[in-house]
Amino acid sequence: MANDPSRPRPTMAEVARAAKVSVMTVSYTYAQPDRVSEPTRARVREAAARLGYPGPHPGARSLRRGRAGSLGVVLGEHLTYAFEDPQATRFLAGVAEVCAGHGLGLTIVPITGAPSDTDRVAEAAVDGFVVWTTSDDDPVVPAVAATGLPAVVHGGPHHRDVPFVAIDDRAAARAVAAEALASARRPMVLSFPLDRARTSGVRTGLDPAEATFRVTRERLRGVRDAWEAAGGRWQQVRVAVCARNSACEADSLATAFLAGPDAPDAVMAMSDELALGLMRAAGRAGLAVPGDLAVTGWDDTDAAAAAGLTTVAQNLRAQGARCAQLVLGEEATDETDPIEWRLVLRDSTRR
Amino acid sequence: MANDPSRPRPTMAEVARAAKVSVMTVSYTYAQPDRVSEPTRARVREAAARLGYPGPHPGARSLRRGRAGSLGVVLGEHLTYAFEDPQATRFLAGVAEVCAGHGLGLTIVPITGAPSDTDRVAEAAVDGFVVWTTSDDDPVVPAVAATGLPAVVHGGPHHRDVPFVAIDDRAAARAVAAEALASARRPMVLSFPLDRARTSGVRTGLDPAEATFRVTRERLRGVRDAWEAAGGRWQQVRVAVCARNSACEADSLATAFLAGPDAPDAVMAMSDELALGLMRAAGRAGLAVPGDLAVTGWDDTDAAAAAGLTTVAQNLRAQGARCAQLVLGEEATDETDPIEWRLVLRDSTRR
DNA sequence: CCTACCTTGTGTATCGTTACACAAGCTGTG
DNA sequence: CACAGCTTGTGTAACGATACACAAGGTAGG
Repeated sequence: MANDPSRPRPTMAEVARAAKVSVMTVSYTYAQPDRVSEPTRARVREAAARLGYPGPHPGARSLRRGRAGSLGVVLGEHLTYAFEDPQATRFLAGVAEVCAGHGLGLTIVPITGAPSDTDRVAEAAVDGFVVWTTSDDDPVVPAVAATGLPAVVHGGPHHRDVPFVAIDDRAAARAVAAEALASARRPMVLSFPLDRARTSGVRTGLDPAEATFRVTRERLRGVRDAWEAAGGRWQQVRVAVCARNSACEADSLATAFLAGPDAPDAVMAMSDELALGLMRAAGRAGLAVPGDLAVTGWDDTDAAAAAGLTTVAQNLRAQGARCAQLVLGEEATDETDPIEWRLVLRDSTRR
Repeated sequence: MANDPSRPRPTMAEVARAAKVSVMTVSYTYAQPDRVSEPTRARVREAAARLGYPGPHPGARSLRRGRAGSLGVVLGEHLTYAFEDPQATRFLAGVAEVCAGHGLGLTIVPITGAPSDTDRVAEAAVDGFVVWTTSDDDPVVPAVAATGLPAVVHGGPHHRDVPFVAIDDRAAARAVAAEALASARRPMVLSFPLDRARTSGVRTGLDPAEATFRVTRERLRGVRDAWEAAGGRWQQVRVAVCARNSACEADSLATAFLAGPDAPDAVMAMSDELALGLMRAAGRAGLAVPGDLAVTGWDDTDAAAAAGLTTVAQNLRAQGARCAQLVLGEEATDETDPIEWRLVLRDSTRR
């Protein structure tokens, strides 16, 4: 496509022959230029240019050297959604930053939900893995562990052989829920999916333990803690589950339950995106926030700040960077701890 | 980290010895299981499990097979920003979709702006490249062409050896600018950066040819076409250049020029993100849209629809998919042409 | 003038796999 | 029963590069 496809890629041996030097001299010209005298180096470069030699074959080099030159990122989601979830992209930006610092590429391992996903993990030419939040029963986590390469899981699940990075979601949920539910009588949670099936809908009396996504589970537990501490019964808390982390989906789900006879007066959303979708629906339904409806989000995005949303601040980008550093065996350089969180009080809730 | 790091990765030969079969039998067990009888296959799998053999070494396999198993994406930006630019992520989602369909990984080539970036391209273990919009003088494009691998450039620049995918930005800009500028007296463009230096600021009498980003250049030309067709002089059109495609930056830049003595009464923004940032600033300044200020965007995102923004609709995701298909030599499967565009009229402009 | 040392170029073995050709055993058929 | 044809297992030779050890020549110091 780019060049004449009929002519195969030249090899180092051909360049060596053309430059009348040994193969090793060509190799050194690329890998350790100082090892080669100026005139010889020039002759090699000239021959390489003449033959259209693009430099050492990356596959051969990495086989011989024993390093792949890339960090693998496994997204527990279909590849496509990874780039559409704003939380995932913030996290990836952090991973990317560290990779760039090491001159490494970033290989996104394509996950489709098919059984062959575990093969993809085994086949990935990488030096280590970062796993983005997935469900406890996702087979890619054992597959990652089985490669024997350094790995880190972010968000969940725990695996005995793989280090883990996440904030204390339960404690944070408890704190933010206390704000949302302060004077609530009809509380509700706007939740991430419970499991990989990603069934959406409104549930009552849901046992948090049902959720196989650790993040979802812990946050539900945190809400339960807060509600029960305020003297409520968990049975009273409805959980509206979104299949995806998108404002759009929260909007349509909320449009339905806000119109119902038993509309909530407080909603704790698991992300700012979901919260903002809900607020859009509330606006259309003529409900005032926080007057008719207290709302909280999660992540403290720019949009949340603009909308005056009470939320949990966490730095996903720093968490991504930390994961990559752990995989690469690099010392942490941040002054702030990436797994800290902080409650941000704004106008969408009010005591 | 994941396993005992002291014990090196077992090889196929060791598994073969343990299972008392030849190396080839082990290889076939993984690559073509049907080629091996059931009992033998079981013996091999058992030996592999016992030794902790994670399957064929990806590097060795790809060297031998001549395929890397991954598609390279080159982002003309520092890696970190790629995931923060909503346009880039939409595009990437399209590329990712096609990769997943082929069982390929997606390798993001880290670009930092340093001269060594071209080495990264040469060293990437990939089967082809997709280049996301960059400037005409970016050395990564020649570097990609030099690899001899199939490649496609999206958005710009043109390179003689590399196929090119983009919409007719000039024509689209002409169309949308005609709406924005219909009854304008103090027109303005809210622009992407002109070149890789990404200098921000307000310019007058800017020659579009100065812009080395093709997308920026063509859209400026389209605006000039429209304004001159309406009898104006290009000198009258101010160009506010943002360093990044973010609402936040548009907001702060707009806050300054909307407060000036010569505030614009029509602004054509090069993305919905920029337009929405501007509208936020306009709202704070007490300006009515379109009463005091006509605004147009670009891309037709959900947020633009929600905000009633006149915009140019294009499908970046489909364009990403098409790029990947071209690189992989796959026939296009979409019924709609990914490089079509459409003017979407909403309330932010009015004749 | 001889030895030690640095610079620079050269073979050879090897990284871990798979393509290919071949051989042995078994089945079925005319 | 001979022979074709399928199944299943086995060696050998690459794929394209680099680590390592070594050799030849130059130079500097005693």
